[in-house]
Amino acid sequence: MDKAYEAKQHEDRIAEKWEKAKAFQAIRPQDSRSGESFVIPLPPPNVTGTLHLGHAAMLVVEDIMCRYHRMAGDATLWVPGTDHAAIATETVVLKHLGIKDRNKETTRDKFIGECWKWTKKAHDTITNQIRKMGASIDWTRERFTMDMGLSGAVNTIFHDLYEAGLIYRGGRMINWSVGAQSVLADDEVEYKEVNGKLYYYQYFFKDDPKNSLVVATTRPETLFGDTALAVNPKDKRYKSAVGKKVIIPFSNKEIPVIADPYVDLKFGTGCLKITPSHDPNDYEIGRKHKLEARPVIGFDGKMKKSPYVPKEYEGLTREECRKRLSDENDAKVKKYLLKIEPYVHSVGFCYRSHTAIEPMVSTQWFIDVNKAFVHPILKKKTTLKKLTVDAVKKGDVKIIPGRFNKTYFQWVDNLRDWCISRQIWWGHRIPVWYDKKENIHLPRKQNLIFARHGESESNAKMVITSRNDSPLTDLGKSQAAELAEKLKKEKKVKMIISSPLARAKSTGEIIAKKLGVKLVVWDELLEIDCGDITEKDMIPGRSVFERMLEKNTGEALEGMEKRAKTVWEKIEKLDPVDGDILFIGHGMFTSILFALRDGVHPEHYSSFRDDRWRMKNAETREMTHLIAPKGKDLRQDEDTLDTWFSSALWPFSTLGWPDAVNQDFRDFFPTSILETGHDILFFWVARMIMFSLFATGKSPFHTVYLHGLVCDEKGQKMSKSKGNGIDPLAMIDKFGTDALRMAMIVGTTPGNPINLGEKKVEGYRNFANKIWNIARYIFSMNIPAGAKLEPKTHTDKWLLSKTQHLIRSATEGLRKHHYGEVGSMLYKFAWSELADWGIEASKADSSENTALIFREALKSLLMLLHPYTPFVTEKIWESMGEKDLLTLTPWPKPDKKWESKEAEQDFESVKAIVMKIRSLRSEKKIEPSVKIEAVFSGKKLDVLRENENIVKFLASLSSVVYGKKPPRDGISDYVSGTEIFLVLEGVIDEEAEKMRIERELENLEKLIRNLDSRLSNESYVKNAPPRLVEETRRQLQESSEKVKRLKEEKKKYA
RNA sequence: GGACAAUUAGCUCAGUUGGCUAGAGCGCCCGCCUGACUCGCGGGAGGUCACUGGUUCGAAUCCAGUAUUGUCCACCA
Repeated sequence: MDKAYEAKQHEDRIAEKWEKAKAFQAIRPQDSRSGESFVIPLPPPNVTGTLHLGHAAMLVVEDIMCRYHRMAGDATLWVPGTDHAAIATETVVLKHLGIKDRNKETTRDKFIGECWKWTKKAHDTITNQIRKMGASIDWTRERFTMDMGLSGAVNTIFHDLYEAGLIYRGGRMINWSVGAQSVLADDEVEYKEVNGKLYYYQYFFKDDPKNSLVVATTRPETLFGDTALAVNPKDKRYKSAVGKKVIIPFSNKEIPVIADPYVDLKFGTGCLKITPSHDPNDYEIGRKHKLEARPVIGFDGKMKKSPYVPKEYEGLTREECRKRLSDENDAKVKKYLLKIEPYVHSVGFCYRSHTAIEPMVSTQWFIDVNKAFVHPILKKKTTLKKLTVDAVKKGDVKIIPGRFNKTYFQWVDNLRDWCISRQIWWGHRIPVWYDKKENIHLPRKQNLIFARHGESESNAKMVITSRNDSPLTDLGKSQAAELAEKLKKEKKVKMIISSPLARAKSTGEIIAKKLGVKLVVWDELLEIDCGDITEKDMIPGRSVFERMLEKNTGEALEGMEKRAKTVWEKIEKLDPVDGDILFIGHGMFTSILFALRDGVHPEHYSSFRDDRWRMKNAETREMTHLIAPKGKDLRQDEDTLDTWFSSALWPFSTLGWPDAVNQDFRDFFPTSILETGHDILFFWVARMIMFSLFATGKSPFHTVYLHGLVCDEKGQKMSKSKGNGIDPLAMIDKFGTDALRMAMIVGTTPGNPINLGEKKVEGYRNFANKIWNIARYIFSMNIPAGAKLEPKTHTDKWLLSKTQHLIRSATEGLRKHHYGEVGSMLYKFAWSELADWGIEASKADSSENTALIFREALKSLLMLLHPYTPFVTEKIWESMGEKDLLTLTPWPKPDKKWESKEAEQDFESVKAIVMKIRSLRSEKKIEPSVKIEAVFSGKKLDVLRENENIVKFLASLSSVVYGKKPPRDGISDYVSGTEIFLVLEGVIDEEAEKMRIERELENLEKLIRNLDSRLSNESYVKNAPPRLVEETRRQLQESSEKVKRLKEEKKKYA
């Protein structure tokens, strides 16, 4: 082992070792030691992003959770994936392509193609960076929000919500982002304080052109869209004006003056202009008074061509128009504009494009959160809002830290209908079609039954011959007949589609005949051409599939994927059938069809083949599939869905929903913990809870753990766009992943900001090195043959006992999610206890078992520390000669047998004495190399002295030798009931000594006063825990003793 | 305007249901190559736990209020 631990030399190799061992591939709960599952859905990073500290914080906490649970014996699954990040990606790709106006410069299909290209490239960057963090993720289950399975899930829940009457299309006031060219949800609008102006305009009366009403506005450009002026009905100033007509400045259109209690008498002039088309509040007032909405600003942010906008302003941007209408050199302006005041107000901005939001009236799709419906699974009347609130209220979902409950409730209570349509191209296109009369057509749910052919001759021989066709055996034929019988009874098969190969086709024919249904052959359904494989070709530990791929001389993986896609596309185009469609195919290729639908990346097909999708001869599996409506004049809605719509399905869509027979969904849903930053509690967490309860009737997870935001040195949110972040990869490069991980978790508490400086990371790099050197030293200790795990010396006993305590409290801490605390507990144990005292003591105080005991302590430490610093611990474990991976080693359990309070106290006493001597030596400036004589007396020490080792240990650590004769000259002190006398002939500075004693006395007297007042208080003695009172008495006695002796000592120098 | 947090050593922060003389890391001072570790070892200095009241035998911790900082939500032209 090298002298120093160099993270870079080991991390990649260790990661590879884990991957090769499939260490993080989830096992089934029934195969786990605890029988329980532990599941975390990874909050999917945006595909186009790169790793920042926010990701790092998330990955560290989640990895600690997962590694702990995996070692504790739970079937642990960490489901990874990425998010298509609709607006963000579209913006980036448009910029990359240099496109200003996508409608003119490209086509939808072409652009989406570019997005896919970009996405695929960016995907590798972010996922590799996640790997760098040491995240123990099950990559075989990786998903993407736009993959086939998740897109299917999106369409399904849209369909179901629509059927339940919870999705509607309607014209409403929405937030329009001119920059992103799309509508935004309320949450996607960020409000910022802006130094604006308040403009005062005169609206002259139609019948009394000399008089006017004065209105204050921040947005003069909207005045063309005014359809009324409003005053408060209680406002005496304007009583006579109500009902009269006024003229809009610049446009000469007349509008009425109305009265509405919404108007604030005290603000501005007390007179408000109403623009229902461009202000949410005005929109509401407009609806109330049945006022017309006159849009005057277009989706491009420019003044519209409209009968209400005078020609000279048409085509100006909002800002230009405002300038023109307030240009005080303009004669026209002078007529209307009275004054301009500076005014600070908040303006909504797009959270992606950072342009000012334009409120607009537009037709969009919404989710109705308040509408009562009968829940199809829960069979009770409820609303989406109620479901979302109750999950937390009833405790089905626990939020950590708890204070976020309040925030959550407040948000849900104020929740308005969620606008889910977006006018961008990259995303899930709204699964709705319109005919010429604007009637809405939804996809229909088609039940598909997939069956594998009956037993073939090659099946019977246990060989795989995909090249040569192999007919059905007699058994195969009867299997087919049986299946036909079963289908006739239970299903309504109206169409059979079969592979062209004989074994499948014959199976299909038998069934078709029985059911009297037409049989269609699809060439694409044939089996993989992989040559011939017999048992001889098999390699232990490899699945048939893997072996096939290795031996394969025919169709490549990509080919299979492409063919499977074609099959699904063909299914999409099937004409409506009033019943079920039966597919007869082959074991291998059918699983690929399923895998593709489940969104599994082809390279991982083999990992699942034997487990998740395997089919026996004549076995069937059903699923419903959404098929787009057919018709010449049908056209699909142009809009796409809000990114958060698909994110809201994440915990269950990634596990196979809506396919309820999916093994992963059955084994791993609901998930356990959702860990994320508290900034997306609303965006994401609440919506997941809402959708999960709607779709599955269950909460998606039982615990929400919110980490704090990672902030920069100014306390500002770190973000890519601000470019103010520390690059986690640079930290990893410099100090190692383990160091970064420790730095991001120790000293943090959930929900509170995580501050990170380079110095902190460096500190934990040093820690990794310390662990390394502790191991190096312990490895160098000789374990004699016949050594037993039986503590003999004080140090043996102390260490073994301490270790049990550590195991106990670390485990408890992890169970309570006290990750930061456990981290520092382990740090302190390793450095301050094991290294500084344990190892040092062992150098003098050892038995034939000491080395073994230290090795055991190290092992426990490595196990406990592994979730925090996986790399260095795994590396040391390996160097220790352990065969199994540390990451798969069972979590340690404390053994009561080794716990000894006495041993710990004895050791602590010696520690105190040693520290006192060191302190005295340092004060007296005695060179560390000089051994001085020390004389000890006291009860405690007499006990310890019975063991000769302890004497050696004490002497060694404080660098003294035992003096036996009464000393002539020296200093003395008292600690742990022991008098220490250091022989210092000829070097005593009496004055200094006197001062030292006086200082000591002062401290002691302060303490005694404190203790005394406590004990003389009757209620303290009565109310405080007895243990505490006893301890106080003991301390008081000891301190008084000390004082007595120090006073005597002082007399010497008086 | 409302909600939530934070305020502890020069800096960055811990401190679990109130209970030993309030802790850590970094920095600072003094001294050391003591059988693994200078990414190290030993010894120190440094704090009226933001402020004001209250509850309690006892408060950094609980309650009320004040101040400063930060975050979120709502938003009046």
